[in-house]
Amino acid sequence: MIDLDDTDRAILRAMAQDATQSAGALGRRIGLSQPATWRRIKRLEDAGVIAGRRVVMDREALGFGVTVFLGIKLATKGRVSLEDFERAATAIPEVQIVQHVLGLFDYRLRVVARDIADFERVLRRRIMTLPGVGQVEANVLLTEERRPGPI
Amino acid sequence: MIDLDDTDRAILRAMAQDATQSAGALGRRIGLSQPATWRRIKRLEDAGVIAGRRVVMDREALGFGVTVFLGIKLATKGRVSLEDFERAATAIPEVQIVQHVLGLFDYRLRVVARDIADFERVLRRRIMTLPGVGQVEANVLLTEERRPGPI
DNA sequence: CTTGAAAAGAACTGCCT
DNA sequence: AGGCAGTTCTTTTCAAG
Repeated sequence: MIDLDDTDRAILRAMAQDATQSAGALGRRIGLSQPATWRRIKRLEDAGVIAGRRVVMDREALGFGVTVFLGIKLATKGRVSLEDFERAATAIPEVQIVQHVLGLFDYRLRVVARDIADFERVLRRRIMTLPGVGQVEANVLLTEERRPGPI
Repeated sequence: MIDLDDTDRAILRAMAQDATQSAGALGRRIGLSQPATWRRIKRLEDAGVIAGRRVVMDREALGFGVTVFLGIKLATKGRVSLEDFERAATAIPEVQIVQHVLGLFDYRLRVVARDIADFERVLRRRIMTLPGVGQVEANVLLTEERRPGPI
């Protein structure tokens, strides 16, 4: 774990809004020169604080209008069945995120589909046939708001 | 909605893995020249398929080792209370994502905290005092795997 | 679509305060 | 730590096949 000063935090906050910005543009916003800003970004990357950059794709524009969150409780859970379940779940193309969690459920999946009919197909053919699935609970996404979070 | 050919899909898949790659590098991977690749990326951006680029921050490296998903059922839900809830929830620094969903719960929140003690503070002081909260269910994140999803 | 090239900008380096 | 100046590389745009 690295310790950051306020300047590092300002850089991270600015990057959280738009990761397209150049070191020079970021520096101008926080009152720092281009090389100084660049060196700080590099340091944050080397320290692993900045783990990478990801494209944000609009699933609606791609024709996937339905996003569903599934809470899954396994019927059988040894070490092997957890690995089997994860391997099978990550192999489903419609599954975007597989989260191993502690609580009422064992796994949480983020699933996208073209429409509700398409989702039902995925649910019946792909999800319900996963190794070890027990109880399944679903929540359909209406709107989503992302925030930078604490830095 | 735009229709994509296999080349567009190949570009999106490559970018989903690593958004740092230049148009030239992407082109080499899929057998296309730098200008041709660049034009396609530009087209995908203009069409809104590529909605932006986001930095991936390692919350562990930042000292936030605990991520919890909360399912929240509202006690009172008129149009006003939904807006009140959303406004208040997005104002909490520890809340990364606010999802309005349909199903057993009304909202799902992704919350990060330094440790379990810190999470309890957020839960008691911030979450339980949100306007209209009824039932709250929690799942602690153990591991998370992201996949490109269908393109 | 391609190749080639030019102009602009961003990334990176070394040196100095 | 920060700034300045310079070099190198990539991006971006163009022309021509």
